[in-house]
Amino acid sequence: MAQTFYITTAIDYVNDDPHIGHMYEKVVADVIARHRRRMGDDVWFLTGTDEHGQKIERAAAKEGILPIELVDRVVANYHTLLRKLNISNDDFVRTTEGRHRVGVLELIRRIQERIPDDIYLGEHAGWYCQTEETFIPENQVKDGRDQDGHKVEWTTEKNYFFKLSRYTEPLLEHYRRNPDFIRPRTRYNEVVAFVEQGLKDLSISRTAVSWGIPFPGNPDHVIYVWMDALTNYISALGFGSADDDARFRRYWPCDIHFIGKDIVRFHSVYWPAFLMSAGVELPRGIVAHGWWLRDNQKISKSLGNVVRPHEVIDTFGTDPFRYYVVREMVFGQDANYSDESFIARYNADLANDLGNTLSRALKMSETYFGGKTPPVPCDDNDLMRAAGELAPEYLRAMDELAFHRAMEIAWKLLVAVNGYIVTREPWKMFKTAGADEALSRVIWNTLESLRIVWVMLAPVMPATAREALARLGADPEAIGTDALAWGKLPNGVPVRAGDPLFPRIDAAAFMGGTKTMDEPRVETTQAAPPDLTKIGIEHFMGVDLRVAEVRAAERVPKSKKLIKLSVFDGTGERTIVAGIATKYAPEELVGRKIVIVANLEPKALAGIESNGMVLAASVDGEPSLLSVDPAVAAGTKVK
RNA sequence: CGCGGGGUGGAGCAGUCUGGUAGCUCGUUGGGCUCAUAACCCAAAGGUCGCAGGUUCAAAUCCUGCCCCCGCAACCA
Repeated sequence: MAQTFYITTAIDYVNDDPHIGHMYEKVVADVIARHRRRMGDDVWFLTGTDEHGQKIERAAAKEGILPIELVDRVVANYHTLLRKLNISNDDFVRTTEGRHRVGVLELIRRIQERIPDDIYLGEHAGWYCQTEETFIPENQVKDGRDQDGHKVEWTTEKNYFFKLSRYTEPLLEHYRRNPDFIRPRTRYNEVVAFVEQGLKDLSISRTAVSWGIPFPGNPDHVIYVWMDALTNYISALGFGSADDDARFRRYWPCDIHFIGKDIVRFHSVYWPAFLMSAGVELPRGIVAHGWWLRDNQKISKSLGNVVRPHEVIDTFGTDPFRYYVVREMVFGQDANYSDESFIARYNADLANDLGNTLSRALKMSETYFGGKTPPVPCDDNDLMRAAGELAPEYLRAMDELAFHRAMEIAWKLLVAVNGYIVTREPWKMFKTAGADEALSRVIWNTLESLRIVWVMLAPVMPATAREALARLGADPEAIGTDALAWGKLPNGVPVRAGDPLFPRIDAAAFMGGTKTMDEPRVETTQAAPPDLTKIGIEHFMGVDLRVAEVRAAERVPKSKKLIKLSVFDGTGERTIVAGIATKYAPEELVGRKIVIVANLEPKALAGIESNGMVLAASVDGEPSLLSVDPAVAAGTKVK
């Protein structure tokens, strides 16, 4: 019986449309799934969406629609994306589905049954914001207000807790016994270090949220996000279902939870602890990938550098995109996306090497052998030896999830083919001796090597691989690992040159044409929004602007941007903390006359009370202090 | 001592776990070829592998210390 292989992606939170990071995760999981399938495994590939929680509840309220209406809409985008990327998932789970609810409740029931005090009602204390209806993390609260200036109150709330503290040792023991439980190694080390500090119990319910699964036996509570979301991996298999949990029994434990490096902790600490408590087997492995960056910056909405490669996919196709992300990102590390690097890869790897080599080989078959594969095969040549050496290397790389290396290996064979063609000069052979047996061997070797290259690429570029194999006269379905063996290409069957698989991209034209979509990263320079509400002069007069002289300045330790200033405002010295360290050194500030807002509420910054603020222009995010004629006395009013 | 990632020919990156002639792509220079998508092939130039110690017969790789860059966190009143 076939070995089972269960792989999951993280489920995406549906408060926003997918970006390149989401796409990457799906593509790589898909590559793994397709590869395992062709190795003969009984694969189950799950992805899905996380749809509960306050953010969605609020976003829906804002639009005046029900939460479920909102998530239905965004989920539709995810389905479109999966189709567009040619993802071969076997199932798609939504946390709003009945089967998921059943699974979550069953997990809690088993915990309560096995170890009753693992879940207990306790008190959660923290800063609560009435306006936002949520607890605000300690570090976001300053002077009784949150970051948006809303009042917060120290509140205690009854919450259900999970006795995570009890699992510190069992988890460490599990990590020690299974060094491959978390990959890559750096993530493993990180988790172990975290757990070694000791674990605190985990709050697993909320009363302020209603969009979620009601806590069993206490409908005032809703099950908190992570306990809800993580359970998707088993609920989707029918865990807890009275009539059908066959799939759970067949595929669990999971072989790979494929996730981003930012949620490693939840998957490698909380999730296994829940399962231990419930007496469910632990997943076999957690694999964390890196992030896609844009020009070395994290992709974020506020930076305006979100890469949504729909344009790229629509213009150049799904498979080139899949190849790009798989080839460009060293597995586990962060990688940079740019249109330039996409085009460079596309032209160099896909157009020049992969596509062009296929074209030249097929064209020669057409011309020399009447559009058919040559009549005579060959089982003793350099290409055969190269393929024989590279195939096991390729499989090892795939097995180690080193996809960039697997692609490199496929390209080695491709480069060997190009070299082989030039060395043999089949066009000369044809001129001097015609389509004889020697020429037949040369062309057949060429085609056969390309067939093997395409078998290697099949998990990454499934659609194009089918096409290429068909053109070569090979069986498009024969992409199993046995198809990596030499000698499978039949003789005398039709080939088809066709149009180029990957037409070259005119980089200059493309970049020129898309310049605008590449631009909007400059928004750190704030031109005043034109529709800013006009204010009366009395509002402005309420601001006490004064000239002040800097008497002392020093950097605030541990901060990147803060400088602590002691300024003389005409009547006395006051402390102002200003975020100008990226541009100014403390020494150059002393003695300088600046403009300050003198009647601002005090505010603690990095633990130092700041009384007022300094005025500066913001140029590309860098401050530029307002200068004042040195002759003007400190304390002079500015208006 | 908050957490983490990185510093390898002009550019972008592998290689570091499991020490043993430093590799790939792009670019540059010279040559070849004309089957092919102005693609392909060969050759050359170009590297103190951040710095300093240490271990070793041998260090990009292991150990110690330091410098610099980038994320996160904190933070721009």
